[in-house]
Amino acid sequence: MTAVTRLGYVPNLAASALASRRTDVIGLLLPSLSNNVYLDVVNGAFDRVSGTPHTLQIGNHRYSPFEEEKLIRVFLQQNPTGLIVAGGEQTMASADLLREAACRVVQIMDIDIDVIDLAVGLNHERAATEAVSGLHRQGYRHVGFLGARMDRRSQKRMEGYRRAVADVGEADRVSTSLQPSSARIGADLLTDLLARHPETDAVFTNNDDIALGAALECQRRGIRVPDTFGICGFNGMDLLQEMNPPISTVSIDRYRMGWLAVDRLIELKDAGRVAGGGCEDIGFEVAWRGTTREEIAVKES
Amino acid sequence: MTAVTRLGYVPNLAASALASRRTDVIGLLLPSLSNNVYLDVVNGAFDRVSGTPHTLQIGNHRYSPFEEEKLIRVFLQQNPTGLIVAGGEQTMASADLLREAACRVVQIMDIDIDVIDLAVGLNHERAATEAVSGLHRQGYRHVGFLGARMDRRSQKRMEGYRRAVADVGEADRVSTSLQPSSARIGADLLTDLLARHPETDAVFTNNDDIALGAALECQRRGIRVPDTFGICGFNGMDLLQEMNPPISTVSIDRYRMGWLAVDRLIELKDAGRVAGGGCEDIGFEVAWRGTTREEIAVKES
DNA sequence: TTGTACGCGTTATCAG
DNA sequence: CTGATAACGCGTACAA
Repeated sequence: MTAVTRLGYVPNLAASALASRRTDVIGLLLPSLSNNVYLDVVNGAFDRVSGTPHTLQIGNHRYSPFEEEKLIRVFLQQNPTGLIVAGGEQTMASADLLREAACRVVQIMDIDIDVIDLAVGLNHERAATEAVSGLHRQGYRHVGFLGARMDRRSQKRMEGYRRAVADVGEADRVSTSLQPSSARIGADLLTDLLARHPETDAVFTNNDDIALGAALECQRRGIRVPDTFGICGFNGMDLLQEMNPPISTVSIDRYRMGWLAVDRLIELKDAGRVAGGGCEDIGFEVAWRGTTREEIAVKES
Repeated sequence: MTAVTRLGYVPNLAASALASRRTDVIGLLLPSLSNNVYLDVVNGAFDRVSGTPHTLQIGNHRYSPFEEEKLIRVFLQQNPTGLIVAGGEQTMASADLLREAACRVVQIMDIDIDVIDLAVGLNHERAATEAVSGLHRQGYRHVGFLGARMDRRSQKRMEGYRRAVADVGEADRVSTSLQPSSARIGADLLTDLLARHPETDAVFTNNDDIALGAALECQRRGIRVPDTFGICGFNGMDLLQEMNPPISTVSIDRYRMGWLAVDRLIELKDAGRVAGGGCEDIGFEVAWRGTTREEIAVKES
């Protein structure tokens, strides 16, 4: 060891990988990098990995199941220590690949899925139901849903919304778009919803960008928030707290999710899989703020 | 080749790396991942890399020169195809390492630096001067500067601001913080500046988050923007366009910067270095919007 | 416990 | 230009 430090010896990772047939790479496959939602996950993952011998390798499949499958193949070829993927797999082939994989697999974001090995996330449908029920309790009668992109998890949030409005015997009022979410789209969706359902007195959105856009549109139209109209977003972006008024949202600890995903992987890398081995619920917190009537925090995990 | 496809042969990267003493890895060393500024760079880089045999490996040194140097060492050990680093190197050792490196090196963000090999970015000082001069032309007399984090490039923007106010014989009014930038800090900085310099009638900020926070603080204080107070940010975050009113900013094509950095690397990977070989100026565009008096776009590249 | 030799799957070199 | 063969640097199994 003294010689090691004296000569400045550093092991050759390639040789090590060749001989041992494994690498210290941890793959992190994400549907998007434009979205700051995944940015927090990446940050948590990076922070957990730093100081360990492991390396994080990021893949971006842009919400394409086909691209995702291709990336899984590429990553698996490297014999990584583990793979972190977002949610329930889109193609059968992807699921098969991950099931047969020689490494640990962590599914993040969603836990209401077929867990392949490990999972870290939350139940999106329940979170949505909880938020919408909160709006009802605050006296909003005709709650609508605004959603962009409408990927799998967004659809679950919509289901949660649907269940909540059905519970109080209300009809659902929905405006969605397949475009990527943005404040601009949020404003457009609100405009569309109000045109079709003028009686709407609150919206739950699948996403904070959309909520932000809706709040700004209300500002332009002179709609009084929260008195005559309520808004609740989803994700807990920091910025929402700074707006006038601060925007209510379902807050998710995505940094911790990324951190935990890597942590589980490293801790259990040699442990061997067990069916339904680990499914970590990171929970959520509905942060009632200025765009809704009450300010009672509802915590659940 | 028919056999390759028939048997599903895939080359072993580790063996290839061991024998050839090189890898297809491109390292991307960034000061931060929390900041959406670098997210756009990452996106551009990923998009350029996808479809090539190359792999992107991200490093995050959190604005720490020491961490950066350590990361450069780690990345260089892998014999990467190239390294992309943000700006002028902080430590002498980092600069030496990169100068002696066996691979191509691209410095991004800033071009007003000692270029080691290749550079893709813009002149931050000039961009700031341009923006502040614009505020003067629009009739604002006492322009202040708001800045958070105050890393090297932020300081250059402040220099650009200082030069512009000096040009019109004005005193500089500055409020800065070393904390990471956020809308919250932006509001605090504006509060501080107005307390010390109540005559201030416009601000240029080192960052869009800060501009956003300043605009929201003006909203809360009932300060009339843009009539009695002007605001111009820096970076060109999409969100700024959606605010009421839309916030003026210096728009930077960071996606293209990331894309180009990887592109230069791939195109020139076998070309051998030439002194001052390539320095690509991606320019900037001052987007005058609703928080300033005129709406004349000033383009420069 | 310590030491040694072989194998990992390529690349690169050198005869032919 | 083709074809054989020696590195490449580390794991690992086996012998001492």
